[in-house]
Amino acid sequence: MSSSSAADVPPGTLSAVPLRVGDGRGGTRARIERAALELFGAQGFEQVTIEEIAAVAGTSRRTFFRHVGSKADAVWGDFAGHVARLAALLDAAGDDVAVLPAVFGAYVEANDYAEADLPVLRRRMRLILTEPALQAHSQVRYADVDEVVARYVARRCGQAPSALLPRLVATTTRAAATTAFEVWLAGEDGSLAEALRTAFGQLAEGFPGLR
Amino acid sequence: MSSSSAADVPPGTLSAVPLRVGDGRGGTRARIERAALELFGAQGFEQVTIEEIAAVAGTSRRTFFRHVGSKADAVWGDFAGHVARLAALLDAAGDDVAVLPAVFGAYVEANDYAEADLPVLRRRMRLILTEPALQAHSQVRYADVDEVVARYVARRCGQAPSALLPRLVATTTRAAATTAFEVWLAGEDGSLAEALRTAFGQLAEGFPGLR
DNA sequence: GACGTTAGAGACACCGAGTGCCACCGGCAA
DNA sequence: TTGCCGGTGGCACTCGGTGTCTCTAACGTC
Repeated sequence: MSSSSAADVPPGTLSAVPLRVGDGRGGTRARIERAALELFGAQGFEQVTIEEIAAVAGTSRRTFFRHVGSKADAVWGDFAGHVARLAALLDAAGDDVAVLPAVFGAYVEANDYAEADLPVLRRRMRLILTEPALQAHSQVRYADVDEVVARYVARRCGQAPSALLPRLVATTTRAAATTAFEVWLAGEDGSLAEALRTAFGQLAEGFPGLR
Repeated sequence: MSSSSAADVPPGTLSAVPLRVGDGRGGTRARIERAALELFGAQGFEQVTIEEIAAVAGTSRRTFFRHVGSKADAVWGDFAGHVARLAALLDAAGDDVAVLPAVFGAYVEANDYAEADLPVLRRRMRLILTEPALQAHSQVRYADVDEVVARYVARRCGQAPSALLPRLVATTTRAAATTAFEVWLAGEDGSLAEALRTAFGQLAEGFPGLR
C-alpha cells in the first residue's frame, strides 16, 4: 500500500480523510465514491443517476463505469480487500484455538474499524442494509465471504468446502455478523465489536432459552 | 383462465411439446413462467431476453411485465404464498413447543413438497442459487421470510421484532435452510426434509465439535 | 524541439430491463 | 346500439451497462 510518487494516491483509497465535495486530490475513483455516497444518502439509491454522480465527481458517465464497474460498486469501497483480510486472519489463526472461536475472532478483528472511519462505515452500511437494490447486490458480495469461511472450516475439519458443515458455519456466522451490523446501526449505543460478540455468543450456544 | 372456443388455440401455446406437468391450460402467467424456466435452464438467465420469453409464451413484452413484474419474478412462482404459509404455520404453533423447534418445524413443513413438484422445484432453486442476478434478487425475498420469523420469535419472547435475538434467529435459521437447500440440490441423495433437519440440528446445538 | 507511444478520458451508439400512455378488441350490461 | 371494462399490444422513454472511436496530455527517445 506504499504510494510511490509524492501526491499520487492509489485508485482504491477509502476516504478516512475529511476532504469534502469540492477540492481536488484523491484520485478519480475516490472522488466518484465520495460523490455517490453523498448523493445516495441524500436522495436514495434509485433516485440518483450515474450522470449526476459523474457530474458531481467532475467526470463523465463513461469514466464512472471505467472506475467502479457498477452503480452498486460505488458503495462498497475496497470490499475485496476486506475479504482478503478476513482470509488472512483465518490463515493466521493457530490450530490451538477451536474452529468456531477462530471464525468469530477473525470477523471481529476484520471489522475493527478506526474511530475516524466509523461515520463513513455507518453511511455505507445504512445504504447497503436499507436500499433494496443494494440489499440484493450484497448477496453476491457475501458469497465471497462465505467462500472464504467455508474453505477455512473445511480445511480444519477435513471436509470438502461444499459439504454441509463448512457451508453451514459460513452462512450462519455471516448471517449473525450481518444482523449484528444491523442492530449496531439501528441503535447508537454500544460498539460494533460488542454487537458481533453478543450475536456470536448466541449462535455458539444454540440460542439457549429458545430450545 | 378458461379459454373458450373449442379448436381455438390461444395465442400462447408453448412450443410444440404437449406441455409438461403444467397440463396445458394454465393462464398467461403460468405460461410465461413455464417458458421462462425452460429458457433460463437451457441458456442461462442473462442470455435470455424478455422478448424471447414473451415469444415462447405467445404473448408480448408488455404483457410479460404486466404479469410477472420483473425478469427475476418469473422464477419465483408464488413465493408470497409460500411466505404466508410459513407465517400461518408459525401462528398455528402452540406455546407448548419451544421457539426454536417451532421455527424448525414450520420451515420443514412449509417446504414439504409433493413428489411431483420436486423437479420444478429443483430447476427453480438451481437457477436461484446459481445465477448471480437471481442470487442477488433472492436477498430481497428472503427479507420477507426473515420478517415473518423475527415477528414470531419477538412475540414469543416479548421482545421487539427489530431486537437482536429475533433478528438473529430469523437470519441464521434462514441461512441454515438455504444452505440445506444448496447441499440437497448438489447431491442427488437424501430428502430435503432430512437436509433441513440436519442443518437445524447443527444450528441448535451450536456446532458441537467446533467450539 | 519534433517524434511516436500510451494511458486516461469523453463522445457516441447500442442493448436490454422496466414504465407510462394510448389505442384496440372482446365481452357484457343497460 | 351504446357505453363500460379488463386484457392486450404498440410505442416511446428512462436508465444501467458496454463496445468503439477519437482526442489529448504526458512521457520518453532521437
